[in-house]
Amino acid sequence: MYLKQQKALSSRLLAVLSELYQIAPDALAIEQPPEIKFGEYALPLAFELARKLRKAPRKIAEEIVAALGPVEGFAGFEVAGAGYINARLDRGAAAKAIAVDGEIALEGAGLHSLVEHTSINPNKAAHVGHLRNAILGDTFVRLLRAAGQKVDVQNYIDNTGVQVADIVVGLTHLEKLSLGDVQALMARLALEGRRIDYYCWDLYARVSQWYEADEAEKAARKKVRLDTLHAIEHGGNDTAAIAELISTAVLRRHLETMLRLDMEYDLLPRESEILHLHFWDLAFEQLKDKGVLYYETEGKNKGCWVMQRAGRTAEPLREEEALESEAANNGQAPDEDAKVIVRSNGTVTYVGKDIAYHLWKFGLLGRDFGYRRFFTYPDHQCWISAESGEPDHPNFGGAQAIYNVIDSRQADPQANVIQALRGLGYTEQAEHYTHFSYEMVALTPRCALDLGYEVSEEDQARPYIEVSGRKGFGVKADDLIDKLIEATRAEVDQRHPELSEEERGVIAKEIAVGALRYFMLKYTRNSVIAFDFKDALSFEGETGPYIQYAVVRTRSIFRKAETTAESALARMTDVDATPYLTGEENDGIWQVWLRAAKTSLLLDQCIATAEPAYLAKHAFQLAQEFSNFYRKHHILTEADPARKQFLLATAAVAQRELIRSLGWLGISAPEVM
RNA sequence: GGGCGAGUAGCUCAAUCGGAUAGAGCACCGGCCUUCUAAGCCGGGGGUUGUGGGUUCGAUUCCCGCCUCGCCCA
Repeated sequence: MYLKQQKALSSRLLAVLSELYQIAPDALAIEQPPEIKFGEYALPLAFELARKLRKAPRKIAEEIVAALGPVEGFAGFEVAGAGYINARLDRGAAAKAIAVDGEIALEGAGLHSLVEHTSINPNKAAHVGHLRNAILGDTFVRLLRAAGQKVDVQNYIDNTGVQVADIVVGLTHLEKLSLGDVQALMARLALEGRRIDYYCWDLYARVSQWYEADEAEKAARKKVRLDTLHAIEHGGNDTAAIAELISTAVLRRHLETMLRLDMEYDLLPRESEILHLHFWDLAFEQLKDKGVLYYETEGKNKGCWVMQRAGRTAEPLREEEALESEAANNGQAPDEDAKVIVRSNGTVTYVGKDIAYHLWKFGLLGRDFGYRRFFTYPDHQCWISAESGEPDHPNFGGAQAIYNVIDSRQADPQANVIQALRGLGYTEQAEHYTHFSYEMVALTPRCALDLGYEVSEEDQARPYIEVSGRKGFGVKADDLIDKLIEATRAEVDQRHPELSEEERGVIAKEIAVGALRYFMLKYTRNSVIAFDFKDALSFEGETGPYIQYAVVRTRSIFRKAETTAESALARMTDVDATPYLTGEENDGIWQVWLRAAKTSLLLDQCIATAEPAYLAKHAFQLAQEFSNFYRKHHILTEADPARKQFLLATAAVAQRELIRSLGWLGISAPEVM
């Protein structure tokens, strides 16, 4: 409703501007007033026009208001302050519309997009940083789907990289295991109910130390690492077989961990196939043909295929810049800042392989993966890349828009890939390539000490300490989830001894997931999360459980009223809500309706800015306004039957929008809690 | 050395394209459970938005300098 009325207002205003001043701006700024007494929409446009028209803003605002006339759904317009135009909705009519209208209807419906998230190196357990990535990605997928887009969810697996090589070195050189021994080890771990990813967590930390431990052996050990990496990349040997075995087992564990938080994937593209299916060769041809890559014959990058770095535009430099640059470069000197794509020894860098992979994502490579079934969810299938796959598989790749959920440290390589696409002439694709960047999750020094890690004095003085898989320093995802469930379970046991063991377990899990997902979503993306158990295990205030609790309250009302939210909304057609919504004394109730009406607007904003935190905030604010309303207006004891109907509808609309918003955040609302 | 991000209440964070009295949560203090679930509600204190300039009707927001922290590249 809110978005629809905003558009109606906008188009009426454009007509008025054209009529009065013969101007046609591209877009009008429509704001939400800071206080309800200013109405529902605020228009600062008179300020902008003041200079152009050489008139006082207030005068312009008055002229516009006079020319507006009645607009359907609006109660009126007024000039406020130095020249704001405030628009007021007809509250009664709005409430009726909100009751029947779920809205949405956003641009971009039908678009085929691809979201890549999680992408954990399959060599150790997932930690809190990975959780932030996956929760952000999964939530964004839900948002895009809510807006009507067709979304493929991909989890890229670097199964032939240096991190997997490190684990293989650990198994073969520290543990001195053969391929057969590794198989036996995995069987034993499974039998003992131990998690392979946890085993690797410790082993990875040990290997990282082992490389550095002995100064005399350092070079030899680094060579072991490199040889192992090459053997894995090459494939067809025991080393590669061990890597395949262990990385696949760890990958399965990651999928299980993420499934605990209701996250599913459609496809797991792996680096091994990108290598073995020679994606790079095709990309290399395109890049050479279009002159994106050139062979450097001078300087430190001599013998490499390099690419001009993003930010260095091909546009001509301004004269003084050109002169300066020429002087500095002494005429013909090579671009030392260029990004190396193929090293002088012929190996391809990570960015090179990534360019090839992204050409595939947009359907521009001219080659496809094979696909095999890998992991079965209750209601759908997750596929994995393969050299030769099963004949019948869904189509992947060829997306119109892509989103890569990758932390902000990868901004530079991501920019290079976009630059390459642009250089190849794929401008449209480059425009629809979003590096969905986010900051890391770090631990507070307090948290690190609590976990028993040694923390230097220097680190203790910092606000946060970066998580490091290499040092085995961090909070494992499953440990955190276990801890959360334990805490919610204790609370549910105490509050609902009448429920069965199983019921209490389900509720505890729902609350734990709600707490964790909300915790990761309430921060905007470029804010570092300094993780602390105290905050993450909190169920009060701005948390998931607070919002879930508001829904539980509405459920309880409808149970006792022996009706449903749906029927309460359906009956709104017979209720004249105007008397219950008009006047300052009813602003609180109107706030609930108004906030509820904004869900689609928030969905739109979240997608446009790739920022799920706004929706998290919206759900919290709606829950707050409902809680306020709940305390103030006792529904079940309301004597006036018409007013009671209206109050029930208020609870119903709050419930509908809370459940919807929570659903997009990947959070369910229990029946009781 | 170059690039990116950040600096807002005691703490953790918001603040839409530059907009009306800079808002939440936590913590602290004081109230509210014989009425729909107190994982809640109400009230209170708490701010030179790192710093110095500039742009203008108006700056947490934009521009320039400086300081501090983090990350990336070399």
